[in-house]
Amino acid sequence: MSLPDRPHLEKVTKLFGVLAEPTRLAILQALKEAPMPVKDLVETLHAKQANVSKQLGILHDAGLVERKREGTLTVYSLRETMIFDLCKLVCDKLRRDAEEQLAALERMP
Amino acid sequence: MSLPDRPHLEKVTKLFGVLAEPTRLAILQALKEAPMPVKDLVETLHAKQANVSKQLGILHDAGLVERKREGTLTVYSLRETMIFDLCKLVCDKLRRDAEEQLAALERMP
DNA sequence: ATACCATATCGCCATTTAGCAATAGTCCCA
DNA sequence: TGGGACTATTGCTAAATGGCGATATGGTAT
Repeated sequence: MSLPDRPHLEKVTKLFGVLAEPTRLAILQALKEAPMPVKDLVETLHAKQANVSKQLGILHDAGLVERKREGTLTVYSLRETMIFDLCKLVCDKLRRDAEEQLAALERMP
Repeated sequence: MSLPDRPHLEKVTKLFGVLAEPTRLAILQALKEAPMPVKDLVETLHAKQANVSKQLGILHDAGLVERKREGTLTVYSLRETMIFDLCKLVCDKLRRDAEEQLAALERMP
Protein backbone atom coordinates (compact mmCIF):
# COMPACT_ATOMS: atom_id res chain seq x y z
CA MET A 1 0.00 0.00 0.00
CA SER A 2 3.06 2.20 0.23
CA LEU A 3 2.70 4.21 -2.98
CA PRO A 4 -0.85 3.82 -4.28
CA ASP A 5 -2.63 4.53 -7.52
CA ARG A 6 -1.47 6.58 -10.43
CA PRO A 7 -3.23 9.84 -9.55
CA HIS A 8 -1.64 9.90 -6.13
CA LEU A 9 1.67 8.94 -7.66
CA GLU A 10 1.49 11.95 -9.90
CA LYS A 11 0.91 14.29 -6.99
CA VAL A 12 4.06 12.98 -5.39
CA THR A 13 6.13 13.30 -8.54
CA LYS A 14 4.79 16.79 -9.02
CA LEU A 15 6.24 17.85 -5.71
CA PHE A 16 9.54 16.22 -6.50
CA GLY A 17 9.46 18.12 -9.74
CA VAL A 18 9.17 21.40 -7.90
CA LEU A 19 12.36 20.53 -6.04
CA ALA A 20 14.14 19.43 -9.21
CA GLU A 21 15.35 22.90 -10.04
CA PRO A 22 18.48 24.62 -8.71
CA THR A 23 17.01 28.10 -8.62
CA ARG A 24 14.02 26.96 -6.61
CA LEU A 25 16.17 25.04 -4.15
CA ALA A 26 18.40 28.08 -3.82
CA ILE A 27 15.36 30.20 -3.04
CA LEU A 28 14.24 27.79 -0.35
CA GLN A 29 17.70 27.74 1.11
CA ALA A 30 17.82 31.52 1.20
CA LEU A 31 14.40 31.71 2.84
CA LYS A 32 15.59 29.24 5.44
CA GLU A 33 17.79 31.98 6.87
CA ALA A 34 15.01 34.54 7.01
CA PRO A 35 11.85 35.71 5.24
CA MET A 36 12.68 37.97 2.36
CA PRO A 37 11.12 40.19 -0.29
CA VAL A 38 11.67 39.37 -3.93
CA LYS A 39 14.32 41.99 -4.51
CA ASP A 40 16.53 40.55 -1.79
CA LEU A 41 16.24 37.13 -3.34
CA VAL A 42 17.13 38.60 -6.70
CA GLU A 43 20.25 40.10 -5.20
CA THR A 44 21.19 37.07 -3.14
CA LEU A 45 20.81 34.60 -5.98
CA HIS A 46 22.16 36.90 -8.71
CA ALA A 47 19.09 36.03 -10.74
CA LYS A 48 16.66 38.00 -12.85
CA GLN A 49 13.59 39.41 -11.17
CA ALA A 50 11.19 37.88 -13.66
CA ASN A 51 12.58 34.42 -13.10
CA VAL A 52 12.63 34.70 -9.33
CA SER A 53 9.01 35.81 -9.37
CA LYS A 54 8.07 32.92 -11.59
CA GLN A 55 9.83 30.33 -9.44
CA LEU A 56 8.33 31.85 -6.31
CA GLY A 57 4.93 31.42 -7.89
CA ILE A 58 5.62 27.75 -8.48
CA LEU A 59 6.87 27.28 -4.92
CA HIS A 60 3.79 29.05 -3.63
CA ASP A 61 1.42 26.93 -5.72
CA ALA A 62 3.15 23.88 -4.29
CA GLY A 63 2.48 25.14 -0.79
CA LEU A 64 6.14 25.34 0.09
CA VAL A 65 6.26 29.07 0.58
CA GLU A 66 4.08 31.82 1.99
CA ARG A 67 3.34 35.26 0.59
CA LYS A 68 2.71 38.38 2.63
CA ARG A 69 2.45 41.85 1.20
CA GLU A 70 4.14 44.57 3.16
CA GLY A 71 3.58 47.85 1.44
CA THR A 72 5.22 47.64 -1.92
CA LEU A 73 7.18 44.55 -0.99
CA THR A 74 6.10 40.94 -1.20
CA VAL A 75 7.77 39.07 1.60
CA TYR A 76 8.11 35.35 1.13
CA SER A 77 8.73 32.86 3.91
CA LEU A 78 9.05 29.13 4.29
CA ARG A 79 5.93 27.12 4.90
CA GLU A 80 7.51 23.67 4.93
CA THR A 81 10.66 22.74 6.75
CA MET A 82 10.24 19.16 5.65
CA ILE A 83 12.03 20.21 2.49
CA PHE A 84 15.30 20.18 4.31
CA ASP A 85 14.67 16.71 5.66
CA LEU A 86 14.29 15.67 2.04
CA CYS A 87 17.49 17.42 1.09
CA LYS A 88 19.37 15.86 3.95
CA LEU A 89 18.34 12.37 2.86
CA VAL A 90 19.46 13.13 -0.67
CA CYS A 91 22.74 14.68 0.43
CA ASP A 92 23.50 11.68 2.62
CA LYS A 93 22.93 9.39 -0.32
CA LEU A 94 25.17 11.48 -2.56
CA ARG A 95 27.89 11.35 0.05
CA ARG A 96 27.56 7.60 0.41
CA ASP A 97 27.88 7.24 -3.36
CA ALA A 98 30.95 9.45 -3.44
CA GLU A 99 32.64 7.52 -0.66
CA GLU A 100 31.86 4.26 -2.36
CA GLN A 101 33.28 5.49 -5.63
CA LEU A 102 36.41 6.70 -3.86
CA ALA A 103 36.87 3.32 -2.21
CA ALA A 104 36.48 1.60 -5.57
CA LEU A 105 39.21 3.78 -7.05
CA GLU A 106 41.63 3.04 -4.24
CA ARG A 107 40.96 -0.66 -4.60
CA MET A 108 42.53 -0.71 -8.09
CA PRO A 109 45.65 1.38 -8.51
CA MET B 1 25.94 25.70 5.23
CA SER B 2 22.93 23.48 4.73
CA LEU B 3 22.67 23.53 0.95
CA PRO B 4 26.00 24.72 -0.47
CA ASP B 5 27.26 25.92 -3.82
CA ARG B 6 25.54 25.72 -7.15
CA PRO B 7 27.27 22.56 -8.44
CA HIS B 8 26.23 20.61 -5.37
CA LEU B 9 22.77 22.09 -5.61
CA GLU B 10 22.46 20.75 -9.11
CA LYS B 11 23.38 17.25 -8.04
CA VAL B 12 20.58 17.35 -5.51
CA THR B 13 18.04 18.67 -7.98
CA LYS B 14 19.13 16.02 -10.46
CA LEU B 15 18.16 13.30 -8.04
CA PHE B 16 14.84 14.96 -7.32
CA GLY B 17 14.35 15.08 -11.05
CA VAL B 18 14.77 11.34 -11.29
CA LEU B 19 11.95 10.93 -8.79
CA ALA B 20 9.77 13.47 -10.55
CA GLU B 21 8.29 10.95 -12.92
CA PRO B 22 5.31 8.65 -12.27
CA THR B 23 6.63 5.73 -14.28
CA ARG B 24 9.93 5.75 -12.44
CA LEU B 25 8.28 5.96 -9.05
CA ALA B 26 5.99 3.12 -10.05
CA ILE B 27 9.01 1.04 -11.01
CA LEU B 28 10.64 1.69 -7.66
CA GLN B 29 7.45 0.82 -5.88
CA ALA B 30 7.15 -2.43 -7.79
CA LEU B 31 10.75 -3.32 -7.06
CA LYS B 32 10.10 -2.69 -3.39
CA GLU B 33 8.00 -5.85 -3.33
CA ALA B 34 10.65 -7.97 -5.00
CA PRO B 35 13.47 -7.87 -7.58
CA MET B 36 12.09 -8.28 -11.07
CA PRO B 37 13.12 -8.66 -14.70
CA VAL B 38 12.07 -6.04 -17.20
CA LYS B 39 9.26 -8.05 -18.71
CA ASP B 40 7.53 -8.40 -15.34
CA LEU B 41 7.76 -4.66 -14.82
CA VAL B 42 6.30 -4.14 -18.28
CA GLU B 43 3.38 -6.33 -17.36
CA THR B 44 2.90 -4.91 -13.87
CA LEU B 45 2.96 -1.31 -14.98
CA HIS B 46 1.10 -1.82 -18.26
CA ALA B 47 3.88 0.12 -19.93
CA LYS B 48 5.88 -0.30 -23.13
CA GLN B 49 9.09 -2.26 -22.96
CA ALA B 50 11.15 0.46 -24.59
CA ASN B 51 10.02 2.99 -22.05
CA VAL B 52 10.53 0.74 -19.05
CA SER B 53 14.05 -0.01 -20.24
CA LYS B 54 14.78 3.65 -20.67
CA GLN B 55 13.48 4.60 -17.24
CA LEU B 56 15.37 1.71 -15.68
CA GLY B 57 18.51 3.05 -17.28
CA ILE B 58 17.90 6.44 -15.70
CA LEU B 59 17.24 4.88 -12.31
CA HIS B 60 20.40 2.83 -12.68
CA ASP B 61 22.51 5.82 -13.63
CA ALA B 62 21.16 7.58 -10.54
CA GLY B 63 22.30 4.67 -8.41
CA LEU B 64 18.80 3.86 -7.22
CA VAL B 65 18.59 0.44 -8.79
CA GLU B 66 20.86 -2.54 -9.43
CA ARG B 67 21.19 -4.66 -12.54
CA LYS B 68 21.97 -8.37 -12.61
CA ARG B 69 21.85 -10.54 -15.69
CA GLU B 70 20.32 -13.95 -15.25
CA GLY B 71 20.44 -15.81 -18.51
CA THR B 72 18.34 -13.88 -20.94
CA LEU B 73 16.72 -11.83 -18.22
CA THR B 74 17.92 -8.64 -16.61
CA VAL B 75 16.78 -8.60 -13.05
CA TYR B 76 16.55 -5.23 -11.39
CA SER B 77 16.49 -4.63 -7.66
CA LEU B 78 16.38 -1.70 -5.30
CA ARG B 79 19.65 -0.19 -4.23
CA GLU B 80 18.28 2.62 -2.11
CA THR B 81 15.49 2.33 0.40
CA MET B 82 15.91 5.96 1.31
CA ILE B 83 13.59 6.68 -1.60
CA PHE B 84 10.64 5.59 0.46
CA ASP B 85 11.64 7.82 3.31
CA LEU B 86 11.51 10.65 0.81
CA CYS B 87 8.12 9.54 -0.43
CA LYS B 88 6.78 9.25 3.08
CA LEU B 89 7.78 12.81 3.88
CA VAL B 90 6.09 14.00 0.73
CA CYS B 91 2.96 11.97 1.32
CA ASP B 92 2.70 13.30 4.86
CA LYS B 93 2.90 16.82 3.53
CA LEU B 94 0.24 16.14 0.93
CA ARG B 95 -2.02 14.72 3.59
CA ARG B 96 -1.47 17.72 5.84
CA ASP B 97 -2.37 20.02 2.96
CA ALA B 98 -5.50 18.04 2.20
CA GLU B 99 -6.64 18.10 5.82
CA GLU B 100 -6.02 21.79 6.02
CA GLN B 101 -8.00 22.42 2.89
CA LEU B 102 -10.85 20.31 4.20
CA ALA B 103 -10.87 22.23 7.46
CA ALA B 104 -10.99 25.50 5.54
CA LEU B 105 -14.02 24.30 3.61
CA GLU B 106 -15.87 23.27 6.73
CA ARG B 107 -15.15 26.60 8.29
CA MET B 108 -17.31 28.37 5.70
CA PRO B 109 -20.53 26.62 4.72
C1' DA C 1 23.13 -22.52 -37.88
C1' DT C 2 18.38 -21.08 -36.79
C1' DA C 3 14.56 -19.46 -34.47
C1' DC C 4 13.04 -17.12 -30.59
C1' DC C 5 12.65 -14.49 -26.44
C1' DA C 6 14.26 -10.62 -23.55
C1' DT C 7 16.47 -6.34 -23.41
C1' DA C 8 18.73 -2.16 -25.01
C1' DT C 9 19.18 1.47 -28.19
C1' DC C 10 17.95 4.73 -32.03
C1' DG C 11 15.37 8.29 -34.40
C1' DC C 12 11.48 10.81 -34.00
C1' DC C 13 7.72 13.78 -32.21
C1' DA C 14 5.10 16.35 -28.90
C1' DT C 15 5.16 18.51 -24.66
C1' DT C 16 7.11 20.98 -21.01
C1' DT C 17 9.81 24.52 -19.06
C1' DA C 18 13.75 27.69 -17.44
C1' DG C 19 15.22 31.97 -18.67
C1' DC C 20 14.83 36.46 -20.87
C1' DA C 21 13.12 41.19 -22.36
C1' DA C 22 9.31 43.91 -22.30
C1' DT C 23 5.23 45.32 -20.26
C1' DA C 24 1.50 45.81 -17.00
C1' DG C 25 0.02 46.36 -12.42
C1' DT C 26 0.55 48.07 -7.48
C1' DC C 27 1.84 50.72 -3.84
C1' DC C 28 4.07 54.56 -1.65
C1' DC C 29 5.73 59.30 -1.32
C1' DA C 30 6.92 63.97 -2.67
C1' DT D 1 -1.30 63.86 -9.08
C1' DG D 2 2.61 62.47 -10.92
C1' DG D 3 6.91 59.65 -10.41
C1' DG D 4 9.47 55.88 -8.88
C1' DA D 5 10.33 51.43 -6.73
C1' DC D 6 8.76 46.69 -6.46
C1' DT D 7 6.42 42.76 -8.31
C1' DA D 8 3.68 39.90 -11.55
C1' DT D 9 2.58 38.65 -16.12
C1' DT D 10 3.13 37.88 -21.13
C1' DG D 11 5.28 36.28 -25.30
C1' DC D 12 9.09 34.11 -26.84
C1' DT D 13 13.06 30.81 -27.67
C1' DA D 14 16.07 27.05 -26.78
C1' DA D 15 16.77 22.92 -24.44
C1' DA D 16 15.33 18.80 -22.12
C1' DT D 17 12.56 14.78 -22.01
C1' DG D 18 8.71 11.10 -21.92
C1' DG D 19 6.84 8.04 -24.97
C1' DC D 20 6.62 5.53 -29.29
C1' DG D 21 7.83 2.23 -33.21
C1' DA D 22 11.52 0.06 -35.24
C1' DT D 23 15.70 -2.06 -34.87
C1' DA D 24 19.90 -3.94 -32.89
C1' DT D 25 22.00 -6.88 -29.45
C1' DG D 26 22.49 -10.75 -26.47
C1' DG D 27 21.33 -15.13 -24.66
C1' DT D 28 19.08 -19.85 -25.10
C1' DA D 29 17.29 -23.95 -26.81
C1' DT D 30 16.27 -27.08 -30.66
